[in-house]
Amino acid sequence: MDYKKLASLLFSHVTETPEETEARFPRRNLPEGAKVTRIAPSPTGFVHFGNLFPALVSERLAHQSGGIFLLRIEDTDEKRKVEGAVELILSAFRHYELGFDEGALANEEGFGNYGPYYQSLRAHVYHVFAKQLVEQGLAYPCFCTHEELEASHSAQEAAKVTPGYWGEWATCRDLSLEEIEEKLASGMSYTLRLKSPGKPGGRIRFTDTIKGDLELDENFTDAVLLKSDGIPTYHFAHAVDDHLMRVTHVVRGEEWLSTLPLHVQLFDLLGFRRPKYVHIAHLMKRTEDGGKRKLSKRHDPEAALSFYQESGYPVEGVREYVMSVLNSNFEEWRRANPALDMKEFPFSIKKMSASGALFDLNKLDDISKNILALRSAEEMYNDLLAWAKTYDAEFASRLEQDPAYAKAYLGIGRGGEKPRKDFARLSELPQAMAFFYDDLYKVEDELPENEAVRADAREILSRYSALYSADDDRDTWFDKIRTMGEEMGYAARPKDYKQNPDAFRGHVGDISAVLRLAVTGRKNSPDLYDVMQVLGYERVANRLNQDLF
RNA sequence: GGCCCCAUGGUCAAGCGGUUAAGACACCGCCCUUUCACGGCGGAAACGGGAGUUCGAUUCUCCCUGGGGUCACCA
Repeated sequence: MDYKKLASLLFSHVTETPEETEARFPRRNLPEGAKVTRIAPSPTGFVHFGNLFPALVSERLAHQSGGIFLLRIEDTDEKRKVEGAVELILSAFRHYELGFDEGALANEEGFGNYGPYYQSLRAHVYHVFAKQLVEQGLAYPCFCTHEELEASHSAQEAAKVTPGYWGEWATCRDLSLEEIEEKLASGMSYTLRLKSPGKPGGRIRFTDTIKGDLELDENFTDAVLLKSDGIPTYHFAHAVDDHLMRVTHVVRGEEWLSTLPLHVQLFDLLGFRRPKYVHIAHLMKRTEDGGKRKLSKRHDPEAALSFYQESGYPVEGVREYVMSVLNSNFEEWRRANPALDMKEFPFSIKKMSASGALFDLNKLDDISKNILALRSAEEMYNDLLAWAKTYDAEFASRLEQDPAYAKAYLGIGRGGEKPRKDFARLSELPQAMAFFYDDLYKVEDELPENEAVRADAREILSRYSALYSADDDRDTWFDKIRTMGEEMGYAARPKDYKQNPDAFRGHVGDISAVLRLAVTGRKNSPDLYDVMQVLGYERVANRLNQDLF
């Protein structure tokens, strides 16, 4: 077989040599030890929460070492392409502060010297190397139809042999040049397959950065390199792109472990130096029956990255949660360095777990609560407003209508040694703060169980409303409540009541409970004095004077 | 099913041949407290099973079991 002739037959349009192509993607001039990483999503219109893991690992690895973090769009599958998907990807990564040094932009080839960063725009590059493989007798056209492939696949299953295009099943492998010319002339479409030098039973050794030493079956199937439309499969594109873009560390999910033998083989056959692989374990989700599975786009709302933005989880909360799963010593570091930027944390591949973690919403909530608790009222207002503008326009307009008022109630319990930690996500705020607005205020809880208190509720309100004054400081404010309670037969201290319940109708806490219910409509609230201060005299007086109980 | 990965409390996990087997989240109790939240103290809770190596295995090896992944002209 004259491979040269076959190659020029198949790739007459390719004028560049591999050497020339290599020259267009020169070795990067980076400091010693600098890592080049990439994140390579498919524009499917859905950004998975799990994408954050390899992304954060890649970003940290690159930027911690003075290297390059790039974005490449793997849009080689026409069927899965979705309009606007790249914008979605871009905005998601921007939101989570994963800044790219080069890569794709929406509707553009991208920025940087190793583009284009859309695989669909790189066909000519892949063809250079495809042609080279054909010339070397390492790739050949395959004219098999889907039906034929399916048939041989089921035959293989019936015969219990490894499925795939290999051995006697690789019917196009040894086509003569004449046969190929004939088929081409008749207009048959074809894929370009690798002529794998691997043998069944062969083994390869490999070291993964996380998993360690692996011994895997050698690839011996003739995988498709170029689809019939001339666009490469993931495998071929991965080898060519990651080599040409001079990527040093390929960070991806462990589902790629099974195709690693093919990838390694491609790098070797193409004469490329193998990158380091970092296969990270999947984030799992507990199932109803107690098992585990991958977080699923179909079944789990939290699988979508957009879920966290909609919920109003703080960006740092999500980032820190992901980091704490990635490097378990992160939490310890964070406690020791509460004020440092997360980027100061010495992230380490070695600390990454080889096993898949179960998604833990509790943990995320805890981390988020701690972060939101440290926000100032001003910061909280800004965050909340930004969130509400896209997810709760009604609330946003309330915030904008009276920013000072909003900041006042957002400031309750903030600052100081023990800030309140009651919110994990911003989406909890509109509901929690509703009672600060008269039109949203309503009594939604019940009076205390205590019969005497229920009977006295009306009187408590009317007596207190006569005593209430705008300029009471915290102590006089509470003195009034306590004294009033005592006059009505309520213990000044809950302890006194507990020790001798028969001597009192209730205790000062019960008085507060009634007032709290009238003022906030709820049985639980932040500090009542603070709340009343923020609400202001008029609102409070109105609520106290309602005909409530 | 073949191949591969994984395996310490409910969850995330320290540990890397000898430990009373850390810590965090969640849970429970007590304290603080006019409610809630916070905070403090305490509690329950783990090395999947079996061989082997060794004076000694959570730690090393093998087998089993269990969980997960993958077997496309999808990535």
